[in-house]
Amino acid sequence: MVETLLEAAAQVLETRGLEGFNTNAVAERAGVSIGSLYQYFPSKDALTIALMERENARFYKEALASLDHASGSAALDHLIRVAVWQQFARPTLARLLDVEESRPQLRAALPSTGSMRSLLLDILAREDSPQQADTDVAARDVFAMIRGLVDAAGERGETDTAGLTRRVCAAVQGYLTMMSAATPAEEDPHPADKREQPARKPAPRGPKRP
Amino acid sequence: MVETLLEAAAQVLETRGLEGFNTNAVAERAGVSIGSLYQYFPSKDALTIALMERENARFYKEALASLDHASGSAALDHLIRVAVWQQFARPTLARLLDVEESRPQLRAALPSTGSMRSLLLDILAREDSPQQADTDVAARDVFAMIRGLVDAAGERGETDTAGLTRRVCAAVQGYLTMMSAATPAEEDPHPADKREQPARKPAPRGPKRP
Amino acid sequence: MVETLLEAAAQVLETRGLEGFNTNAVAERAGVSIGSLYQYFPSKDALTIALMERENARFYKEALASLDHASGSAALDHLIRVAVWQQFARPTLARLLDVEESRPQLRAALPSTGSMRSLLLDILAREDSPQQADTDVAARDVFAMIRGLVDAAGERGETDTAGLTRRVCAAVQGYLTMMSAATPAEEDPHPADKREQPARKPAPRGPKRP
Amino acid sequence: MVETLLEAAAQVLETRGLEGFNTNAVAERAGVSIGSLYQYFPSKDALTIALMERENARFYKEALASLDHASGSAALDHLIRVAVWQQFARPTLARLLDVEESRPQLRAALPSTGSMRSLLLDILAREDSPQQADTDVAARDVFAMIRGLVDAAGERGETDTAGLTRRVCAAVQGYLTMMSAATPAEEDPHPADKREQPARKPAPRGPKRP
DNA sequence: AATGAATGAGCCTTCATTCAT
DNA sequence: AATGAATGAAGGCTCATTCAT
Repeated sequence: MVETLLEAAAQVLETRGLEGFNTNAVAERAGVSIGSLYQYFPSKDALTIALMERENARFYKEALASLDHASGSAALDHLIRVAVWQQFARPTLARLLDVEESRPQLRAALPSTGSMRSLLLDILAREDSPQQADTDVAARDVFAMIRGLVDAAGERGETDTAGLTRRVCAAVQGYLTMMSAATPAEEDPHPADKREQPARKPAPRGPKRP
Repeated sequence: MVETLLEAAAQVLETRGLEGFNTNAVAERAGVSIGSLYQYFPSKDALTIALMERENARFYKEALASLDHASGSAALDHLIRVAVWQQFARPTLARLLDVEESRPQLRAALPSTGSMRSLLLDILAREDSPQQADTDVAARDVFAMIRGLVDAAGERGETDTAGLTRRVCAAVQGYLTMMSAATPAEEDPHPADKREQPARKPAPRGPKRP
Repeated sequence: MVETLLEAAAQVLETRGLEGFNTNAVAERAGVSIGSLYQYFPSKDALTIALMERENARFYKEALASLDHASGSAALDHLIRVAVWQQFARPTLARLLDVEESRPQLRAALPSTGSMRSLLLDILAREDSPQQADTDVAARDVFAMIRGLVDAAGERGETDTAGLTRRVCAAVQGYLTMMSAATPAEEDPHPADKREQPARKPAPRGPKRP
Repeated sequence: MVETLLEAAAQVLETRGLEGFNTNAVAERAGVSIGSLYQYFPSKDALTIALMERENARFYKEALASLDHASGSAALDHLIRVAVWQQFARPTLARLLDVEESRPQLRAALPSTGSMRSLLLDILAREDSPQQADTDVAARDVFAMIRGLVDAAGERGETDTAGLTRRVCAAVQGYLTMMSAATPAEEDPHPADKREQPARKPAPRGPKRP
């Protein structure tokens, strides 16, 4: 029943959007009474949160496997592929849940563990990944980029998963490379020159450390 | 009065979020009656759209100057700086307007010209920018990345504008470089070996160290 | 100015109906400010009443001439012709004003003199008209019939004035004849037989007194 | 509940008139919440239409029996009696519904079948009814006369049903007779001289005494 | 457990009327 | 006198939530 309701909620969100997402519609779509819905979820927010968790778990399960890769880049690659795939499986749903997720009330109730970011942190911390000055920030940024790119793609109805995956990989690796190149000099007393370069001539060679 | 109402709308959006954004609240915050609001905006949507246009115009005015730069990278740099600055001026507002913008009804009424994307297209088409296979897609992607990164930063209350600007630049340039390298290298004097792979087969090697 | 406003009110009523009949629309149509409207009419009702009086006066002026006819039937004929003509000049307006007229607040403020009914009373009281048991009731009934017939015609967009006039005359004369035939026997102890006739065979001969 | 709401709507219409007829008032009068009203009627118009249909059905049920009469005049008599009785049962309600019925939006949603006019058409088409040149027009006219007479009676608070019925019968029969006489007398054994005139030149002579 | 009728706060919008300029 | 911006009561309608059955 819980599953029925969650799937109904997902479908309502997909077909009627945020505006049409109300408990009556969900119950109707699920083919149960509104009373039953409230027997399983104490409030609309609880339902929304449960849906987010379901989608997140679905993703996390696949994404966990990325840790099995030996190399950091392969792991990252895997993670991106899963993220894109997941967002593409139900693009509208993913995007709308992202929007809902920004509501303070929901954020508060949402577990911050088991998320993509924790995996990212793990991968970025590996020795063979482009070293970042602040892994935490990098993880957040990478996550934000992926989400931004894939949501935008979903929003305009893109269907070429392979192409999108390639672009997202490019973005992530580009970012990590550039940041890696820029940051070794954290305590560098003359950051001026280093900072400029990437901007002027987008450092095709940066990624590697000599 | 129009300005008063728009500012009130902005503040309501910032302080009460999308849920608390209703015409009564806006009128109250503006210190005018609800009737007055409707004398200047025929509907709530019209008010929202006007607010979007105001924010966009504010940004566009600054962003236009980016075209004055001789080099593509400097122009891009400028554009990013403006985008970050704009989103940082009122992070919550910018983010919530982005969300609203995805509502079909609003999109339809929104002018597609004068947007950041048109500027991006212009800049990316320059000879000295990393050549892209599909400038249109690149413009969209860059836009999506910037939005994703800056919204996320705003969402978690980041305040270090300089740092964020640096990271966004890194992401954008990284993306463009990677994508440029991936296409049958048009002007790159050193298309090298490694640049090719990441594109076709998302970079198992790129970021790694030898 | 008063005239301008009244005509504007009439036109708004005609083009937008009862629902679209509001003071702002009237002022706009008149090309004056809403403030000016309220300088000449203390309230919307006052405006409506003034419009009714204008339309009624317009009609009454023409209808008065009917009293000049020597014979009652000619007078009645004239009156009907004027009534039909008047209602046909602006069918929608006439009908909507009739509707408004039924509002108690308006009725109270409306002068009952100078109306069609007073003329009717006058005519029906003549010796050569079919004698009615209760002239007052007859006048009301005739008025009600005319209004009912002409409003219905106006409502469905009839344009054949001549035909309608003929039918209204038939109705009025038929009614008066029948009532006249039925009523001489007001104190008749056996009204049974008399009452039946008209019903069974609509008394073509009743009208006249032998 | 539907019945409760319809009755409440009827009472609000009767006691507060068209102006006071709003959904909140209806719900309050029915002793239910506004939400309940909207659970049974999707809109105010739907409620109004349902009320019209209820009143019409109430009338139609009784009126149908008029077709059982052998003679056309008896049938017509019956129909008129029912119409008068119905309008008298709730004069204000009947009149206000008539007014509402003229709103295009309601007309469109109202079934045109099962109405008084269809019965009238049936009766007027009978052989023993006064033959009409255009039965359709006659039916409309008769309907309009009845409505006009009875509404006016209701409006001024008349209570003498019997008297009103008699007068309405007189009007209808008078009309039909006159109109029948006016057309190239189809079956009238005594088309006579006088019958012709009234139609062509509205009856200067008919009602008069020699 | 399931149902779904009932609730009512709250939202968007209209429009008659006022009043400072 | 004329203007029209400002007012705010009121109306139609939605939807999260409750509760008796």
